[in-house]
Amino acid sequence: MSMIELLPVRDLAACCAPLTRDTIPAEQAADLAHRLKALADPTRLRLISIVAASADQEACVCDLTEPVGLSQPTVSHHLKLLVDAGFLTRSKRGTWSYYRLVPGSLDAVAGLLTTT
Amino acid sequence: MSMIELLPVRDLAACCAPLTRDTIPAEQAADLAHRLKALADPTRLRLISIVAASADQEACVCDLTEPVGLSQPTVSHHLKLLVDAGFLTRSKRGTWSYYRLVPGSLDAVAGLLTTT
DNA sequence: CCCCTACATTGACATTCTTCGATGAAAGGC
DNA sequence: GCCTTTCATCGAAGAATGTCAATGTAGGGG
Repeated sequence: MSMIELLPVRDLAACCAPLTRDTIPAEQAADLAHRLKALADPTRLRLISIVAASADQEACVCDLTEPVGLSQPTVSHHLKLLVDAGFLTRSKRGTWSYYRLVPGSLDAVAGLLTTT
Repeated sequence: MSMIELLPVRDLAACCAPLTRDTIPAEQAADLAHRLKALADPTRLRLISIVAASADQEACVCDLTEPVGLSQPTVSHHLKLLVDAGFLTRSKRGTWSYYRLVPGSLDAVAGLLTTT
């Protein structure tokens, strides 16, 4: 009976006040930290960047391994983390898996960090 | 001859194009990942939040240990990480160390993540 | 001069993360 | 039906991280 534990539904639009406006509750800090942790890796930042800058705004794994210079399992692992954190989506067509940036997902994080 | 290796001087105002505009260079990805890693912890997010929301925009270690519920060495450790990453400054007055948010440091990161 | 307070540093431990090779799974061509 | 391609998952090794107790340091107060 092992099922994936889904996170509670939350607003994509950053839900709350910016980090510096008021003391952030522990639960909200954990949620933001989880998303930031998914971004806090040079390889994953480059993967997001390559996917977003691709011609059709999407890329398959085979397009990504060579630019980042890592093995295919490692790239798949990073992509899974980004999907789980809500930054990428995966759509399988044939034998290929195409990854695409979730619109607004990065802006939601940015909005929480902005102080002005 | 052990000196602290300073990072090369860079614009506080986020230096470059947003992450999704063009493929980010490896070196820039490493730099952004380093700053994001400093933020990607619930305790450190709360420390920043508490410091920024404090009356005088500053707080000493003794003000911070109780709210986050961790030991004093652990809090000092997190604060050091945030100072090294450029998000906080430390100023010692008497026996107290006062931490203060670096203006614009969070916005610089937010600017790199914003897609619009 | 001694002690207390506030904080940093050290050393240690458990946990998590990054990476790879090896293997499994699914789709398509022969 | 078999083989190839594409990708995900597994298992393991090494590095990095978060945490604390213990110790070091520096500034005041008696």
